Amino acid sequence: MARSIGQLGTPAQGRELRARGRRTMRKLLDAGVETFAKRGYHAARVDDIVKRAKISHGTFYLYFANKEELFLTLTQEVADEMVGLADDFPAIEVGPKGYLELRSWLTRLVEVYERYGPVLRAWTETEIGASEFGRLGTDVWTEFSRVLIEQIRRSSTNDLDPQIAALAVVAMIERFNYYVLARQVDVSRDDMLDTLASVTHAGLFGGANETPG
Amino acid sequence: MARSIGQLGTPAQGRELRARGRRTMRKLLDAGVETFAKRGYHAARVDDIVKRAKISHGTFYLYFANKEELFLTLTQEVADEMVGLADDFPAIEVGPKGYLELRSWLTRLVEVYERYGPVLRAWTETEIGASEFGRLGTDVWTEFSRVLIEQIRRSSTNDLDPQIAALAVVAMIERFNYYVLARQVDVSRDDMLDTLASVTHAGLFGGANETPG
Amino acid sequence: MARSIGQLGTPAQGRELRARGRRTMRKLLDAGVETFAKRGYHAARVDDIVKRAKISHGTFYLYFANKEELFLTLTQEVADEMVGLADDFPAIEVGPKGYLELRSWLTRLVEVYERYGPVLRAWTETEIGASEFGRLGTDVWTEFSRVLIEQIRRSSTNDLDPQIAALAVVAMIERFNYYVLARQVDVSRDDMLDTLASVTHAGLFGGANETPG
Amino acid sequence: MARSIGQLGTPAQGRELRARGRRTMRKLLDAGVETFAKRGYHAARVDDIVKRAKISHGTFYLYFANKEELFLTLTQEVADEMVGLADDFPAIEVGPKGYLELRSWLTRLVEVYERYGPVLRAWTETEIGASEFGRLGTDVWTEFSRVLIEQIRRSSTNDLDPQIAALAVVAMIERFNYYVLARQVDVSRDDMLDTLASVTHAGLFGGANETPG
DNA sequence: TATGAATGAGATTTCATTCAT
DNA sequence: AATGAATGAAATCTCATTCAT
Repeated sequence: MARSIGQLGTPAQGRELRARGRRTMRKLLDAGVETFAKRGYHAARVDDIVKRAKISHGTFYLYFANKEELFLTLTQEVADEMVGLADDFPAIEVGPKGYLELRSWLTRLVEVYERYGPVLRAWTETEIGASEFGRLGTDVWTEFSRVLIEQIRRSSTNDLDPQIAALAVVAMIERFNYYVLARQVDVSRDDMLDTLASVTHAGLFGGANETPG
Repeated sequence: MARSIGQLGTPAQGRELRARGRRTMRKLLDAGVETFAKRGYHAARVDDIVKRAKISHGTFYLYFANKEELFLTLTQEVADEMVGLADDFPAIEVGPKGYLELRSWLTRLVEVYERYGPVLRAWTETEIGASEFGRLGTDVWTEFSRVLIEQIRRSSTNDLDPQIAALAVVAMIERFNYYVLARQVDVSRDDMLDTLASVTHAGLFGGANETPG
Repeated sequence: MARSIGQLGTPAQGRELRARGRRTMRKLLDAGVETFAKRGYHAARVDDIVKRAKISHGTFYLYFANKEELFLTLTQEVADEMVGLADDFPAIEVGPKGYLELRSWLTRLVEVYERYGPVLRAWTETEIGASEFGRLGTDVWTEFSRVLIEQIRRSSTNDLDPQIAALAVVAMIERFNYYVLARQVDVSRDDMLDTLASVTHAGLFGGANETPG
Repeated sequence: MARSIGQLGTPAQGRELRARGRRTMRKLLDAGVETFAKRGYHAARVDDIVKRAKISHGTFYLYFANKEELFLTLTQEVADEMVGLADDFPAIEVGPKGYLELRSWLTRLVEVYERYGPVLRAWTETEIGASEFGRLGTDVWTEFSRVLIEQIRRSSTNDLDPQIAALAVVAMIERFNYYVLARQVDVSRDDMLDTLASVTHAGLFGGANETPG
């Protein structure tokens, strides 16, 4: 496809950005998340993004080579948050203390999901397993699961394959968040957290399904 | 657009189809599923579908007004299967018998997912709650959950909100299937079923995490 | 930059073309030459080409991935003609017979140049030595010179390095044609051929500058 | 556009330039030649030029209204050199003395070409005969040829049309230089000069193909 | 019933030029 | 005198849909 070799606007990943430039970039990233949230990754047009960011069309390409690259940048941001979160995963006890710790960790996860959900979901849209894209996506959840696996191995009373069990739970959390955020189901945030914590605690850590009240 | 659902009104559905026509239509529907699987709904182009079906471009429009209508037709097919499946959901006991019944029901669900997963996933991509589309998608899972809710209400020993619990489980099942089918995780089908059954049984029906062996 | 993988219109190099398709392709190639002639390669827009070919914009991309690919196809055509021509280069004698044979061979060369001059000139515009482009360009003239070198080696009475001498002549022929065709100088075709033949005959093959009349 | 040639009226040419300004301008002109050399006139972007000059984008427009004006400034520089060179063209004798004088004059021409070749070549790219541009280009070579014509008329022993003969030689010189500079052929500078001098001397001035050695 | 070819609206991308500091 | 950022017009390219055979 042989695009011309010298690129005009070196998408600003490389160059040093002044305050104004950083502000513009932030505006574009935020507009990106919002647009992906509203239309999904594929349906989102660069035009939607720049309109939302109140930025001219040409400026977009000063910062990103294309929509995919903006997405990849967002991806890095989530990955960082997620890995940090996974590192903080506590040892879960069977009793009420374990339940509460689990719940409060899940709260943080839901917060990340609330901010970056559209980005996380976008991976689903994409051709699977193929691109840099897919690989990156896997990595986030994999790293995430890795930690869970350790915990389950230590805490769990049942004899499930820890890897599979962790995956199942991550899947549930992700999907459930999706349903709630996508308003396909109407549930308060607290109720969601109670349920997530409870099911996870009971299903994986041998907890006794203690819910508040 | 905006055709009634019952009578989709796709070009070829008003007409009587001869054997050859039916074969062509089947080829297109199958190619549709495969293409959605590979690229996702939005990224799938009519051109991809016809190439895969080894059908000429023009012929496509003899059978479907556009990509969406092909999708809607597939949707009908899944919906039929899913509702049938939901109707067959058994009462789940706490003991090993309950576990086995749950597992064998999940087996059938996984089979449906293996065939129609891409179609089920496609809803996710679409702007949510908006289209005829989204509504239909919701309906399948809602109907599906409705039955689960009943069962949980009857069987569950814990005091979770049955609606939320059902949703969490459906979410897990769907997502887990997705991971496995997308080969983002390498797990045998039997292991997957063991885990799904076990986690669900323990997490929702008070089962004791009995796994075979 | 990471275009989608499945291409819509496989630029028609591969596919079998029916009569109509071949006609359209020919129209595009011809319009290409004319447009390059008028505006030069770089200044030529795809839009100019399709307008001249009276073809819709989209159709262009059914046949060529972009302007460069159309150019490359033309390039193949010239290369074929030029190599054929080089193979026919006669042994040049010192006397009038040699002059006439040289002149008639040059006539054929000028005809090729009249048809494909714009394509030959376009190489000049392009980044030099770098692209597939440049290499291809070199090859045509190189192959061309190779044959001349042989002839000069056999016929020439002087002790010039044959390679350099051949190159100098090819250069002169090419450039002179360019001036004449570009109407930067007003000379009849016959006068041009007389001069080319005469200067070449004298300068390289030891001829006595015999011109008719 | 359409500024008078004598007073180019480029932003910085009306102003008095301090040492720093002159340095910046020189950097831009040099970067211009290099960029035209590398990409050709049309493909060269203002961005390429400023990057090479290590000058900011905005600064360019402090000195030149656009790319064309930078080019026109360069053009003035070459034109001056070339006209001076043409004025110095010596009368060429048939014998060795003529050969040597011709050769040493060609040496100077090649030096100019080495410095400004890209600028000279750029004319070729442009739509011919049309712009202020093209006219200027023609003028350089025309003035140049005019002198040669005089010399050939005086010196030549053959009965070629002097105008055509002169043109042919100019063409050869220009083209040959191009090939060599473009490294499409690998020849030492001395060999190139020997050949150019020899072919020209023999082909046009009745020389006896004397080469050193 | 089927096909290859053509279309054109809309999306993406480039880049000369202007602006604010 | 210089700069980084922004702009928008114009070009490229894609692809759902229609057409003629």
